[in-house]
Amino acid sequence: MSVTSTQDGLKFSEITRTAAQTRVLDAALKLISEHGVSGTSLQMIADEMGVTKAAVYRQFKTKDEIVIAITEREMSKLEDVLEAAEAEGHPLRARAVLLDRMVEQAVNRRDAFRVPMFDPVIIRLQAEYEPFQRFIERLYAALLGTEAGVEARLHAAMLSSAISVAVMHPLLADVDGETLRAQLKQMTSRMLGIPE
Amino acid sequence: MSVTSTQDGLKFSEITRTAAQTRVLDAALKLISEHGVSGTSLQMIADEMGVTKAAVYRQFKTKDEIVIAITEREMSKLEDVLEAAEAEGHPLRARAVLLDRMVEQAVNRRDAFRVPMFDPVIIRLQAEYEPFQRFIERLYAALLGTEAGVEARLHAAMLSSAISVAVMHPLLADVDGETLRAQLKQMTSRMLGIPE
DNA sequence: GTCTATAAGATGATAGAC
DNA sequence: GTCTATCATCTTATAGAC
Repeated sequence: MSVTSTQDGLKFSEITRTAAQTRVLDAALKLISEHGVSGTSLQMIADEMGVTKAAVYRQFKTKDEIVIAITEREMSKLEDVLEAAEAEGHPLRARAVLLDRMVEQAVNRRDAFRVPMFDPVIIRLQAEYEPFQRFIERLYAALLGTEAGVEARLHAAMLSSAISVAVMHPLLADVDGETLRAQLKQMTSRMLGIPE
Repeated sequence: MSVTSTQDGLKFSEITRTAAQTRVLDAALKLISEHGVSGTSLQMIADEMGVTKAAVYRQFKTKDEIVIAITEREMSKLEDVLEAAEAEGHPLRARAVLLDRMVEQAVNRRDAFRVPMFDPVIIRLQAEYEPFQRFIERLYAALLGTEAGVEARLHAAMLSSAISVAVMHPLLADVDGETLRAQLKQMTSRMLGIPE
């Protein structure tokens, strides 16, 4: 996995994509959320778009670039959420806002939200690619609130993952978004001992 | 993914494997936990074992059979846990025991435990292959306790996934097993309102 | 149980025409 | 921006010798 970017130093939300590139990313994300990165070939992406592989390679030089671009786009959405939270000033308020908005994101984008969290290829990428590392550290910091011990880290780990997974869980497949949103917010608050 | 088994009607724990087959499954599970099913080739498995691909194909006719066998073996370990829980008789006691033992399993096998839960290939397999379907339904039933509403299902979904993910979470990478075990048990109890 | 050798197809990626 | 055609390499899988 080659790890270079042409857009270093930018906020993820400042990265611009052409309409053609966006179409590639949409098709790729859909397939990757179903089959994972390794289980998704360029042929599959091209077929999903109704074009040939060569047309896809016009927009992105390598498969890696597509995976990086998808991760950037997903993180960009979380970046907005994170900045809204950090703007709260007080760490505990910030954490509450962050969790609240993460629930919104997860429920609104049930299929795609968990992709960057659980795919082994993207996990590797996040560990190797500096901008992703920096972003995740920021996210963890906000998720930890004011605490620092093992318990706080367990809370943060369980919450961030439970939200991502719950929205896709077979047991909850038939639950509508509104109900899921309300229940998830209640549970996250309860886990942290925040009054409901 | 062809979905046939030669060992139908057996409990997972009654399936027997030769020593050579076990070596294949060990190598495959290790690689799959790092790279996912699609990201793991038979060449990688053979290299990990220090033999050639042909030697691997002696033990299992297809890659699918290896993936099925790994899933059977993982479920077999959860099956023991599930049976211990079901033997409790009272559904609420059963759920408490199940969660307790799931935490044990997850902590003892931090790398492998989440494999069957999150790999897209295995998720598909579980939906298509009847013995897996039946087992998962049994597991969910025990996880739900006596309740039936959305809230109970959210609890079950969040708990089962949060346990699996937490043990592998980067925020908890440096936490030792003993501490992790204690913290996880406390959290699962708290989420369900079980007195600690 | 292991090997070498090989087949048939898929994969990521490129060249060059329209 | 799309296509056809091509490439080297990797993939799953098999045949047959030791």
